[in-house]
Amino acid sequence: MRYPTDQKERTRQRILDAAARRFREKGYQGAGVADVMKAAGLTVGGFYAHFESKEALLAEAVAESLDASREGWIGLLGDDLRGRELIEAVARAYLSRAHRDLPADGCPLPALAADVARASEATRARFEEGLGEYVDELVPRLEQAGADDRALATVALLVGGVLLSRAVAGEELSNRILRSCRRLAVAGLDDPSCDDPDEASSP
Amino acid sequence: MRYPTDQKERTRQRILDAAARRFREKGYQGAGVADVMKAAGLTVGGFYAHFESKEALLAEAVAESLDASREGWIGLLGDDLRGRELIEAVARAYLSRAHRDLPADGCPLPALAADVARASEATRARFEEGLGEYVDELVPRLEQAGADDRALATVALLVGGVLLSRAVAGEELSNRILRSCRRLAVAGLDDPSCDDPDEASSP
DNA sequence: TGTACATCAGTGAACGCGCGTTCACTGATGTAC
DNA sequence: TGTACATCAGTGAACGCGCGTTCACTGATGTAC
Repeated sequence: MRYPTDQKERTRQRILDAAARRFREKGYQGAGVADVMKAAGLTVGGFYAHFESKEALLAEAVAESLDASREGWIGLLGDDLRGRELIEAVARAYLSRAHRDLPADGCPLPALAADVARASEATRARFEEGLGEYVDELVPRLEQAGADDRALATVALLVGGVLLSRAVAGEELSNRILRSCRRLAVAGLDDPSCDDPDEASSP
Repeated sequence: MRYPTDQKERTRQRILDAAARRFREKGYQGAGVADVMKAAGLTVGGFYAHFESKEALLAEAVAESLDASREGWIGLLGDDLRGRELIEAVARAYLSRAHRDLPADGCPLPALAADVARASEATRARFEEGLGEYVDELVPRLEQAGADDRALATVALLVGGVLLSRAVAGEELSNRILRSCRRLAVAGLDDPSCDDPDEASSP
């Protein structure tokens, strides 16, 4: 190796962090490769020594910030919350005004999932991996039957809630969206009759 | 007026329809003005006689397709469904594989809400208006306390569910996302103990 | 220890291209007389 | 009824610009002897 520490790897990480921020803030197509490299303190030409293409950067940046987001709420919430209390705490943090107002620091899903949906199979596969790790962190802590599905649907609700709260113009409606999603997130929990899995139908 | 029928208005509508499709399919930044005009059977130069800017087109196209989406499910479901049955039917139609697989024909929210969130105040205000009309159609049919909030949260869940189901690579996980969201959509309904509004907390 | 060489992360100019927007023009239509 | 004119929806070329990507080069680093 040329450098005593793995210098190149650290540079790659800097590009990744810059990209994750810029993409969440301005959208995948709204932030150019030159933008990202400049934000990382580099010039554009060096980019292709680290990533195969701009789309490959998207895939890695989304995975990167999903990881960060996951570790963020684990650190924030500690390890002892379970079941309904966990969902309540996650929903409160995720569906917060702070998260809504700072897309660049937040979860990549509300900001970038639509771009991922239009990207290549490889990019979507990378995303699926990251989402899986995210959900796997929630599932064992839910302590209920059908925790897998509940976790997936909860993530969808949180993502949709932040997405809509960002898209409307009025603060009042935006806050109402966040609040109403927080309520739905815990609907039917802690109540045996509602937990009953046969309440759900359709293929 | 120059034309016997309102020819210009019909041309505008053609541009709007073409834009709504292209934007949902390729994203706001993925579809160019020239693309849209060509899809409408016109040349690019005429665009600015109908719209002030590309962003104004986005606002109108989103509103337009929200309207179409709303009228679509009203037509599909009829007027007699109420409460839990209504939500079940809407969720089944919205969180379907057909909807997931045909973004160009579907609801603009999963495809374009993130772009709207980054757009100007005027665009977001236009979007809020359209979303309001959408929700107002649901609310009186829910027939329960707190219907407003339940409707908003349900829309967020449906949008998030379709968004995620489109972003993952695997068909299996994608189907599971749709199914799990269908279940959460009706969680806590039709059960007095769960309907109780004081179950929800936090500001 | 000192010198010549190989490596390669990063530079910066350049590539072709498509973008949103502008504008002089065309030609079909309706109006005035 | 016929002719001259005004209107204006739509055309198509052009504008400057920034995009993703390529590539010949630089210069700091580590290696060989």
